[in-house]
Amino acid sequence: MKIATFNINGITARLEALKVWLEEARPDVACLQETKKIDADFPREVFESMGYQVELHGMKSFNGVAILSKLPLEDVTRRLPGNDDDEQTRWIEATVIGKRAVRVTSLYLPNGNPAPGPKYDNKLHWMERMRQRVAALLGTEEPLVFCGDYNIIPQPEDAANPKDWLTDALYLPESRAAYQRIVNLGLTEAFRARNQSPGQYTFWDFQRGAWERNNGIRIDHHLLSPQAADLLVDAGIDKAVRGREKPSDHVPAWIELDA
DNA sequence: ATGGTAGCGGTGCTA
Repeated sequence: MKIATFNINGITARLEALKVWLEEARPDVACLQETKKIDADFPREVFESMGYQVELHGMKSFNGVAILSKLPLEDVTRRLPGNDDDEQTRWIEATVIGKRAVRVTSLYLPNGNPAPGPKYDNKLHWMERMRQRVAALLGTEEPLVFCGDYNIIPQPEDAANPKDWLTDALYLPESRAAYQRIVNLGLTEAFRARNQSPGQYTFWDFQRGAWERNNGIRIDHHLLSPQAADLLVDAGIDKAVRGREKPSDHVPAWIELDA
């Protein structure tokens, strides 16, 4: 079971590039972020005609997450618990029925800039809500995959120029500590578990020629429960997607599970 | 020190 995560930065602007990548990468499950569409306006037929079941949690203009799956999806859950006033569409879970059943979450963690400030406070609060949701799901002892745009640079080796990020919400010590608290529940970060070399990124800013200068950061991750980590056979990043026509600022990251 | 780009939507916000 190949499970990819891809922040597409707008389904309308990325429709062609997304179709091309899906046809060549052929993930069984594609978790999308920043779809920027209400569910009624999402072009679900495009993906259904490619053999994908489409589950959505979107809103107008901002945020928006989705799970596309060639395998059956069951028990879809939208919204991250813990704050009924939070209207932002950043979390969707579904159980993928493969050789094994795998609970997959597509998540879009708040950016949090500028820090300090209310947006940063919201990021840290959201991360504590996520920690509690992950803890509850770990009680099921099922294979769990939490993938998406974490807006977290976990370590210095995950940025080309870590000094540029010292005061940024993606890299501040409080942000990385909150991320580590989630990992410390017993999760495995799939890409780093299988690939120790630095300099591998999933995001290059549209500004300042970041792509041309390879000034990237690695902020799109798959966190695996112990039962999912036992099934991990491979992980990778589709870097070449960033160099194509009308790219997103993120590229797909993927894992292969024996499931 | 500053401003640079992209998406959405039709202006300024978000990133």
